[in-house]
Amino acid sequence: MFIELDLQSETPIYTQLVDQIVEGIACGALQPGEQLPPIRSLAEDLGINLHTVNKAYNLLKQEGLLQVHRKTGVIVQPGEMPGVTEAFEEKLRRQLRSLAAAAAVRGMAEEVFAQESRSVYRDIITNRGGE
Amino acid sequence: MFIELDLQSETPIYTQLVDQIVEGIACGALQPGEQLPPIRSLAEDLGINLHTVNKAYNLLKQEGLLQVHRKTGVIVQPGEMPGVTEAFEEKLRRQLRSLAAAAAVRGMAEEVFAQESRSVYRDIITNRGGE
Amino acid sequence: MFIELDLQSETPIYTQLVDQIVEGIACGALQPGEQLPPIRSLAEDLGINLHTVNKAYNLLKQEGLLQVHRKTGVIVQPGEMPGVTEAFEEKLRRQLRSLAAAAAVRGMAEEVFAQESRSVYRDIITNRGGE
Amino acid sequence: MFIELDLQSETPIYTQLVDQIVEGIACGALQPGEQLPPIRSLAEDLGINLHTVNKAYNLLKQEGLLQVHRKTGVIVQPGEMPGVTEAFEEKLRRQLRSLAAAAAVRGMAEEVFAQESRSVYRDIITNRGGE
DNA sequence: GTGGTCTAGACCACC
DNA sequence: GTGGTCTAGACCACA
Repeated sequence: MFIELDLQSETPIYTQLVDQIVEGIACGALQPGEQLPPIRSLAEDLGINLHTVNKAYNLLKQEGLLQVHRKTGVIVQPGEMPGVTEAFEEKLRRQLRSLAAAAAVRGMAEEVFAQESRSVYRDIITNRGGE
Repeated sequence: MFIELDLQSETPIYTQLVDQIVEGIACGALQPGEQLPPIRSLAEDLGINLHTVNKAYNLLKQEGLLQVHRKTGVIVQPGEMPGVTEAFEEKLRRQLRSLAAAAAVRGMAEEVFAQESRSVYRDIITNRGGE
Repeated sequence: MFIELDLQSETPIYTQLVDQIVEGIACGALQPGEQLPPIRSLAEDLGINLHTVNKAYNLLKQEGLLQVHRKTGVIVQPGEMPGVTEAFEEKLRRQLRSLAAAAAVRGMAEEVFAQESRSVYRDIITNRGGE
Repeated sequence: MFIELDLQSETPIYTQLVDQIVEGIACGALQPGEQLPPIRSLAEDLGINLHTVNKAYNLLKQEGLLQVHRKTGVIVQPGEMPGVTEAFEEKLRRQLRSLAAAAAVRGMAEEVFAQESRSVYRDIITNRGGE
């Protein structure tokens, strides 16, 4: 598995898990329909609690990025991905707003901030063609 | 005061306070050297506890955005603002990364994401000239 | 626990706590990676409030001497310690200056003052080899 | 007057005043028996409250560094300076201890710390011969 | 069971 | 009147 956790970080482990799985899907490391490790084995691999993995999976299921079946296990949502809903846009903007304000206050120019955003996005996507 | 809190939100109150003050400074609603409301009166105005305001003020103080004086009260850092440190860039990128991944997964194109960032930044700055 | 507080002292309790923990780390009584008592139990042992301990722990965390985990509790920073930054040197010198002036005024010679400093430092370190 | 206050500093103003007067005596800028500015005029010069200056003067009087007369005003203790009492040594050591621990934890060597102390002391004294 | 957050209310140092 | 510190007690998120 490609997941790396920072147990020292102050961001909750389940959040880190969610982020990394989302990134995995975004960059194509996790294909639609692909199987994710069972909760128990992933928890064991990462040396974390079973509930933590479960929480992450459930959050992603609620967001429509994963499907959880009893028998089949957990797979990446095949076919139709959630898409950009209004709720998502609002949430995205609210968080960007906070980051932009912090950047602006420290004197980072609009162009630099936009460029930073673009380059971060590109970093994630860049490997997508490869799989 | 221009601050609006969502007491139901899962983001801590003091974090919301910090964000809004940073935005206030970024957009020029709060000028360098300008006085902020005393801890107690702001707490009362917002219907929250004095310690919550205190925590927010102190966080901003240790980020170099505010100065806290014993008798004088709290003012926006006059003169030299913190600037873009390496630590800040790293933190910014980490958070942008999470947002970019979520956006990419939902099919938001690179150009749209970058444009979104730029427009959010511009929204904040836009009133700055007016003070 | 090896901590002794003077509740009558004019130096804040949390400062005394910080100082004693730093000394504990310096002398090796607290090893890197070692666990510190949970906030609540230390507070109870010392007969002080939990928030006071919390404040001390958080100060040490933001100085990079402690790590605070949600479930695991608090540990001494394992591996790389902060190091002597310029900010630290400046702060050290400012405080030494005040002490040196007071000593000089009372006729304590330069050599005695330097020797005093050295011996205090040595007192702290002296047990370090023993762990 | 040679006194410079940092009103932004988190160390109380009266403490800064005390420190600077002590330094002034240590370096010889203030000679034994020399007259200090009257409370009111010093307060006005520095742009601070009258009580603040008063508090500083009284602390120094208690320590035996100043003499306060109603008519004559305030003068530097002529002749016999306090000397190194046991209480002073203890207080000095306690404060040095805190600094030494902080330095040791950050990897500053004993020799460096002692040298730092000596050089700070020398900085203060260095002008003494000159007056 | 751990730390994180919030509330309520008190006293003190500083100016 | 300002922020700083401390206490007491509560609920929640995390693991």
